[in-house]
Amino acid sequence: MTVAEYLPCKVWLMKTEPDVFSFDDLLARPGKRERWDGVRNYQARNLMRDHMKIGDTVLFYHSNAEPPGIAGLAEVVSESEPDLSALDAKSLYFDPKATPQDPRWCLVQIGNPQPIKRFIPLEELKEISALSSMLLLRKGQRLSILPVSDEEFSILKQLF
DNA sequence: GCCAACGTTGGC
DNA sequence: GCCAACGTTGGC
Repeated sequence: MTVAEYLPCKVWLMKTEPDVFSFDDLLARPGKRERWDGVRNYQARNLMRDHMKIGDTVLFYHSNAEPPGIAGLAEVVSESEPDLSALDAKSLYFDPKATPQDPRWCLVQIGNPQPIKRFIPLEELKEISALSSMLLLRKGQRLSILPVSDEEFSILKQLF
C-alpha cells in the first residue's frame, strides 16, 4: 500500500530523534504539548496540513536512536498552522524561500502524551508478521510522518 | 562511519 | 520535462 491508500486515517506515526526531542521531553513540556516544527518534506507537510485532525492518535517514534522504536502515544491537539521556524534565520529549520506571506511549511501541535507499558523496539515490530504491511517497515521509506491503519494499530495496542 | 534509498535542485 | 549532482534519512 502507498501512503495515499492509507487515507483517510486517524493514527499516525511521527518520527523524532530523541537527542533533539524525545517522548520524555514532551511529558516535561508545560501543558505537555509541543509544536511539531521542522518538517521539511512536502509529503509529510501535506499529511499534516490536509489529513491530520484534532484527536488523531500519534505513535511517538524515536529514530536515529539506540535502539529505535515506539516510545509512547500522544494526540494531535491542533489544526495545522504555519511553521514560523522557516522564517527564522537563526533556526536550524530556516528556509530561505519561506516568506511571511507564504511560510511554505506547517506544523501541528502534539499533546496529551500517554506512556506505554514499555518501549517497543523496531526490531520487535519487524518480527510481528501481522505488522509486516506497516509503512515504517518498508525498505527505503523515510517519511517522518506515516499513516497507520486501524488494523495495524489494533495489533500494536496489544503491545502498549 | 557506511551506504542504500530517496527527495530536491538547477542547468539545459 | 529530463536527469545528474547533491543532500538527507536512518538503520546498521
